[in-house]
Amino acid sequence: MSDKPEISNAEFEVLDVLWDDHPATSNEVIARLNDKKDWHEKTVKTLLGRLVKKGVLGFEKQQRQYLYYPLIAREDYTKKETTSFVSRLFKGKIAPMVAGFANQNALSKQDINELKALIKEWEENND
Amino acid sequence: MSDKPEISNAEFEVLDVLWDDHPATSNEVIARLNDKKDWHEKTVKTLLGRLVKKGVLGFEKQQRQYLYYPLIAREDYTKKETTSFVSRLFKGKIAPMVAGFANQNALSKQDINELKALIKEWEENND
DNA sequence: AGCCATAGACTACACATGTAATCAAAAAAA
DNA sequence: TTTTTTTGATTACATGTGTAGTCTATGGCT
Repeated sequence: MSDKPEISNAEFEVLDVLWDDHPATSNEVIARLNDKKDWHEKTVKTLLGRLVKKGVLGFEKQQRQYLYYPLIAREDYTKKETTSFVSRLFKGKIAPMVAGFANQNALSKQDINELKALIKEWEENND
Repeated sequence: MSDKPEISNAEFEVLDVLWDDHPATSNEVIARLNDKKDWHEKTVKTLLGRLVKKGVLGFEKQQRQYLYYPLIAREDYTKKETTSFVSRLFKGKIAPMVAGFANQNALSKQDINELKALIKEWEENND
Protein backbone atom coordinates (compact mmCIF):
# COMPACT_ATOMS: atom_id res chain seq x y z
CA MET A 1 0.00 0.00 0.00
CA SER A 2 0.92 3.62 0.04
CA ASP A 3 3.28 4.31 2.87
CA LYS A 4 1.94 6.43 5.67
CA PRO A 5 3.09 10.00 5.29
CA GLU A 6 4.83 11.31 8.37
CA ILE A 7 2.90 14.26 9.67
CA SER A 8 4.74 16.42 12.17
CA ASN A 9 3.10 17.98 15.19
CA ALA A 10 2.87 21.43 13.66
CA GLU A 11 1.61 20.01 10.40
CA PHE A 12 -1.05 18.07 12.25
CA GLU A 13 -2.54 21.25 13.69
CA VAL A 14 -3.00 22.61 10.20
CA LEU A 15 -4.50 19.39 8.94
CA ASP A 16 -6.80 19.32 11.95
CA VAL A 17 -8.49 22.62 11.17
CA LEU A 18 -8.92 21.50 7.59
CA TRP A 19 -10.59 18.33 8.75
CA ASP A 20 -13.00 20.47 10.72
CA ASP A 21 -14.06 22.29 7.59
CA HIS A 22 -12.85 22.29 4.04
CA PRO A 23 -11.97 23.37 1.51
CA ALA A 24 -10.43 26.52 2.88
CA THR A 25 -8.00 29.16 1.71
CA SER A 26 -4.72 29.66 3.47
CA ASN A 27 -6.13 32.78 5.07
CA GLU A 28 -9.04 30.89 6.50
CA VAL A 29 -6.69 28.30 7.90
CA ILE A 30 -4.50 31.02 9.34
CA ALA A 31 -7.50 32.70 10.92
CA ARG A 32 -8.74 29.52 12.54
CA LEU A 33 -5.35 28.65 13.89
CA ASN A 34 -5.01 32.10 15.35
CA ASP A 35 -7.28 31.12 18.20
CA LYS A 36 -5.18 28.25 19.41
CA LYS A 37 -1.70 28.85 18.07
CA ASP A 38 0.47 31.91 17.90
CA TRP A 39 1.91 31.27 14.49
CA HIS A 40 3.04 33.72 11.90
CA GLU A 41 1.11 33.51 8.68
CA LYS A 42 4.28 32.55 6.85
CA THR A 43 4.68 29.60 9.15
CA VAL A 44 1.21 28.33 8.38
CA LYS A 45 1.81 28.70 4.67
CA THR A 46 5.00 26.74 4.93
CA LEU A 47 3.13 23.98 6.71
CA LEU A 48 0.39 23.98 4.08
CA GLY A 49 3.04 23.66 1.39
CA ARG A 50 4.77 20.82 3.18
CA LEU A 51 1.50 18.96 3.61
CA VAL A 52 0.77 19.33 -0.09
CA LYS A 53 4.21 18.03 -0.96
CA LYS A 54 3.66 15.08 1.33
CA GLY A 55 0.42 14.25 -0.41
CA VAL A 56 -1.66 14.92 2.67
CA LEU A 57 -3.45 17.93 1.24
CA GLY A 58 -4.75 18.75 -2.20
CA PHE A 59 -5.88 22.09 -3.53
CA GLU A 60 -7.55 23.72 -6.43
CA LYS A 61 -6.95 27.20 -7.64
CA GLN A 62 -9.57 29.80 -7.17
CA GLN A 63 -8.22 32.83 -9.01
CA ARG A 64 -4.98 33.54 -7.26
CA GLN A 65 -5.75 31.66 -4.07
CA TYR A 66 -5.74 27.98 -3.37
CA LEU A 67 -8.55 26.06 -1.79
CA TYR A 68 -6.99 23.34 0.32
CA TYR A 69 -8.59 20.11 1.38
CA PRO A 70 -7.42 16.91 3.10
CA LEU A 71 -6.57 13.88 1.00
CA ILE A 72 -6.75 11.51 3.91
CA ALA A 73 -9.67 10.99 6.26
CA ARG A 74 -9.36 11.90 9.89
CA GLU A 75 -10.73 8.51 10.92
CA ASP A 76 -8.20 6.64 8.86
CA TYR A 77 -5.39 8.68 10.25
CA THR A 78 -6.45 8.42 13.88
CA LYS A 79 -7.07 4.70 13.61
CA LYS A 80 -3.63 4.06 12.23
CA GLU A 81 -1.96 6.30 14.73
CA THR A 82 -3.84 4.70 17.57
CA THR A 83 -2.89 1.22 16.49
CA SER A 84 0.76 2.11 16.25
CA PHE A 85 0.67 4.02 19.51
CA VAL A 86 -0.92 1.14 21.39
CA SER A 87 1.45 -1.37 19.91
CA ARG A 88 4.52 0.70 20.72
CA LEU A 89 3.63 1.65 24.26
CA PHE A 90 1.32 -1.13 25.37
CA LYS A 91 2.36 -4.15 23.35
CA GLY A 92 -0.87 -3.80 21.43
CA LYS A 93 -3.16 -4.27 24.43
CA ILE A 94 -5.84 -1.66 24.72
CA ALA A 95 -6.94 -2.30 28.30
CA PRO A 96 -3.67 -1.26 29.96
CA MET A 97 -3.74 1.94 27.98
CA VAL A 98 -7.26 2.72 29.14
CA ALA A 99 -6.24 1.80 32.66
CA GLY A 100 -3.34 4.21 32.59
CA PHE A 101 -5.50 6.90 31.13
CA ALA A 102 -8.21 6.38 33.73
CA ASN A 103 -5.62 6.54 36.44
CA GLN A 104 -4.28 9.80 35.13
CA ASN A 105 -7.51 11.51 34.10
CA ALA A 106 -10.98 11.72 35.48
CA LEU A 107 -13.34 9.50 33.58
CA SER A 108 -16.85 10.87 33.35
CA LYS A 109 -20.01 8.87 33.66
CA GLN A 110 -20.45 9.48 29.99
CA ASP A 111 -17.05 8.03 29.19
CA ILE A 112 -18.03 4.93 31.11
CA ASN A 113 -21.34 4.67 29.34
CA GLU A 114 -19.68 4.97 25.97
CA LEU A 115 -17.21 2.26 26.87
CA LYS A 116 -20.05 0.05 28.04
CA ALA A 117 -21.84 0.61 24.76
CA LEU A 118 -18.73 -0.42 22.86
CA ILE A 119 -18.46 -3.57 24.90
CA LYS A 120 -22.08 -4.38 24.42
CA GLU A 121 -21.76 -3.95 20.71
CA TRP A 122 -18.74 -6.22 20.66
CA GLU A 123 -20.62 -8.87 22.62
CA GLU A 124 -23.55 -8.77 20.27
CA ASN A 125 -21.26 -9.37 17.33
CA ASN A 126 -19.11 -12.01 19.00
CA ASP A 127 -20.83 -14.84 20.69
CA MET B 1 7.50 20.59 37.47
CA SER B 2 10.38 19.39 35.39
CA ASP B 3 9.52 19.63 31.73
CA LYS B 4 8.95 16.38 29.95
CA PRO B 5 12.05 15.33 28.04
CA GLU B 6 11.37 14.69 24.40
CA ILE B 7 12.24 11.10 23.64
CA SER B 8 12.62 10.25 19.97
CA ASN B 9 11.41 7.01 18.44
CA ALA B 10 14.85 5.47 18.27
CA GLU B 11 15.65 6.60 21.78
CA PHE B 12 12.44 5.06 23.00
CA GLU B 13 13.49 1.63 21.79
CA VAL B 14 16.64 1.86 23.87
CA LEU B 15 14.76 3.07 26.91
CA ASP B 16 12.26 0.29 26.43
CA VAL B 17 14.76 -2.52 26.76
CA LEU B 18 16.18 -0.84 29.83
CA TRP B 19 12.73 -0.69 31.36
CA ASP B 20 12.49 -4.42 30.79
CA ASP B 21 15.59 -5.04 32.85
CA HIS B 22 18.17 -2.79 34.41
CA PRO B 23 20.80 -1.79 35.09
CA ALA B 24 22.55 -2.98 31.98
CA THR B 25 25.78 -2.27 30.18
CA SER B 26 25.75 -0.82 26.71
CA ASN B 27 26.68 -4.21 25.36
CA GLU B 28 23.72 -5.82 27.04
CA VAL B 29 21.45 -3.18 25.58
CA ILE B 30 23.02 -3.68 22.17
CA ALA B 31 22.53 -7.42 22.42
CA ARG B 32 18.88 -7.13 23.39
CA LEU B 33 18.14 -4.68 20.62
CA ASN B 34 19.79 -6.95 18.11
CA ASP B 35 16.72 -9.15 18.08
CA LYS B 36 14.33 -6.45 17.01
CA LYS B 37 16.41 -3.74 15.42
CA ASP B 38 19.24 -3.81 12.97
CA TRP B 39 21.31 -1.10 14.53
CA HIS B 40 25.04 -0.64 14.59
CA GLU B 41 26.54 -0.72 18.03
CA LYS B 42 27.70 2.86 17.62
CA THR B 43 24.16 3.90 16.95
CA VAL B 44 22.95 2.38 20.18
CA LYS B 45 25.76 4.03 22.10
CA THR B 46 24.88 7.39 20.62
CA LEU B 47 21.29 6.89 21.71
CA LEU B 48 22.38 5.89 25.20
CA GLY B 49 24.46 9.03 25.40
CA ARG B 50 21.64 11.22 24.22
CA LEU B 51 19.26 9.72 26.74
CA VAL B 52 21.76 10.37 29.50
CA LYS B 53 22.14 13.97 28.37
CA LYS B 54 18.39 14.37 28.34
CA GLY B 55 18.18 13.15 31.90
CA VAL B 56 16.21 10.07 30.94
CA LEU B 57 18.93 7.59 31.87
CA GLY B 58 21.45 7.52 34.66
CA PHE B 59 24.48 5.31 35.00
CA GLU B 60 27.17 4.27 37.37
CA LYS B 61 30.63 3.20 36.43
CA GLN B 62 31.63 -0.36 36.82
CA GLN B 63 35.32 -0.38 36.00
CA ARG B 64 35.47 0.88 32.46
CA GLN B 65 31.88 0.19 31.57
CA TYR B 66 28.72 2.02 32.53
CA LEU B 67 25.67 0.45 34.05
CA TYR B 68 22.68 2.31 32.69
CA TYR B 69 19.27 2.56 34.28
CA PRO B 70 16.09 4.57 33.61
CA LEU B 71 15.43 7.70 35.61
CA ILE B 72 11.78 7.81 34.73
CA ALA B 73 9.20 5.08 35.26
CA ARG B 74 7.59 3.41 32.31
CA GLU B 75 4.15 3.94 33.84
CA ASP B 76 4.70 7.65 34.26
CA TYR B 77 5.90 8.01 30.73
CA THR B 78 3.13 5.97 29.16
CA LYS B 79 0.45 7.75 31.17
CA LYS B 80 1.66 11.16 30.09
CA GLU B 81 2.03 10.12 26.49
CA THR B 82 -1.41 8.57 26.48
CA THR B 83 -3.01 11.66 27.92
CA SER B 84 -1.40 13.90 25.36
CA PHE B 85 -2.17 11.49 22.54
CA VAL B 86 -5.83 11.24 23.47
CA SER B 87 -6.16 14.96 23.88
CA ARG B 88 -4.51 15.68 20.54
CA LEU B 89 -6.33 13.15 18.44
CA PHE B 90 -9.59 12.62 20.30
CA LYS B 91 -10.22 15.87 22.12
CA GLY B 92 -9.42 14.07 25.35
CA LYS B 93 -12.22 11.51 25.05
CA ILE B 94 -11.09 7.95 25.59
CA ALA B 95 -14.14 6.14 24.18
CA PRO B 96 -13.74 7.30 20.58
CA MET B 97 -10.14 6.19 20.68
CA VAL B 98 -11.10 2.75 21.91
CA ALA B 99 -13.83 2.63 19.29
CA GLY B 100 -11.38 3.42 16.52
CA PHE B 101 -8.96 0.87 17.85
CA ALA B 102 -11.63 -1.81 18.10
CA ASN B 103 -12.70 -1.05 14.59
CA GLN B 104 -9.17 -1.44 13.31
CA ASN B 105 -8.00 -4.35 15.43
CA ALA B 106 -9.52 -7.52 16.69
CA LEU B 107 -10.42 -7.26 20.34
CA SER B 108 -10.09 -10.49 22.22
CA LYS B 109 -12.44 -11.77 24.85
CA GLN B 110 -9.71 -11.03 27.31
CA ASP B 111 -9.47 -7.42 26.19
CA ILE B 112 -13.18 -7.10 26.76
CA ASN B 113 -12.96 -8.67 30.17
CA GLU B 114 -10.20 -6.34 31.17
CA LEU B 115 -12.18 -3.35 30.05
CA LYS B 116 -15.18 -4.61 31.98
CA ALA B 117 -13.04 -4.96 35.07
CA LEU B 118 -11.87 -1.38 34.68
CA ILE B 119 -15.43 -0.18 34.39
CA LYS B 120 -16.51 -2.18 37.37
CA GLU B 121 -13.72 -0.74 39.43
CA TRP B 122 -14.65 2.76 38.37
CA GLU B 123 -18.28 2.16 39.31
CA GLU B 124 -17.32 0.88 42.73
CA ASN B 125 -15.36 4.02 43.39
CA ASN B 126 -17.85 6.43 41.88
CA ASP B 127 -21.42 6.17 42.96
C1' DA C 1 56.39 -2.70 30.99
C1' DG C 2 54.34 -2.24 26.57
C1' DC C 3 50.73 -3.02 23.20
C1' DC C 4 46.09 -3.74 21.91
C1' DA C 5 41.25 -4.09 22.24
C1' DT C 6 37.50 -1.63 23.77
C1' DA C 7 34.48 1.79 26.13
C1' DG C 8 32.80 6.04 26.17
C1' DA C 9 33.49 10.97 24.12
C1' DC C 10 33.45 13.65 20.32
C1' DT C 11 32.55 14.50 15.45
C1' DA C 12 29.92 13.89 11.12
C1' DC C 13 26.38 14.43 8.04
C1' DA C 14 21.96 14.23 5.60
C1' DC C 15 17.21 14.86 6.26
C1' DA C 16 13.15 16.57 9.29
C1' DT C 17 11.06 20.23 11.78
C1' DG C 18 9.80 24.73 13.73
C1' DT C 19 9.68 29.11 12.47
C1' DA C 20 9.98 32.49 9.42
C1' DA C 21 11.89 36.07 5.61
C1' DT C 22 12.53 37.13 0.75
C1' DC C 23 11.19 36.70 -4.19
C1' DA C 24 8.30 36.88 -8.11
C1' DA C 25 4.02 37.18 -10.38
C1' DA C 26 -0.49 38.67 -10.65
C1' DA C 27 -4.49 41.09 -8.94
C1' DA C 28 -6.20 45.21 -6.97
C1' DA C 29 -5.84 49.99 -6.18
C1' DA C 30 -4.64 54.56 -7.43
C1' DT D 1 -1.09 52.39 -16.60
C1' DT D 2 1.85 52.53 -12.74
C1' DT D 3 2.07 51.22 -8.00
C1' DT D 4 1.00 48.53 -4.20
C1' DT D 5 -0.47 44.50 -2.22
C1' DT D 6 -1.04 39.86 -1.69
C1' DT D 7 -0.31 34.97 -2.83
C1' DG D 8 2.15 31.14 -3.41
C1' DA D 9 7.24 29.64 -4.29
C1' DT D 10 11.72 29.60 -2.78
C1' DT D 11 15.22 30.22 0.57
C1' DA D 12 16.97 30.43 5.40
C1' DC D 13 18.55 28.74 9.50
C1' DA D 14 18.98 26.63 14.12
C1' DT D 15 17.93 22.42 16.39
C1' DG D 16 16.48 17.47 16.43
C1' DT D 17 17.04 12.78 14.68
C1' DG D 18 18.82 8.59 12.45
C1' DT D 19 22.83 6.50 11.73
C1' DA D 20 27.28 5.99 12.19
C1' DG D 21 32.78 6.98 12.16
C1' DT D 22 37.01 8.71 14.60
C1' DC D 23 39.56 9.93 18.83
C1' DT D 24 41.34 9.01 23.31
C1' DA D 25 42.14 6.82 27.49
C1' DT D 26 42.35 2.70 30.09
C1' DG D 27 42.01 -2.18 31.54
C1' DG D 28 43.77 -6.59 30.12
C1' DC D 29 46.99 -9.61 27.84
C1' DT D 30 51.80 -10.88 26.63
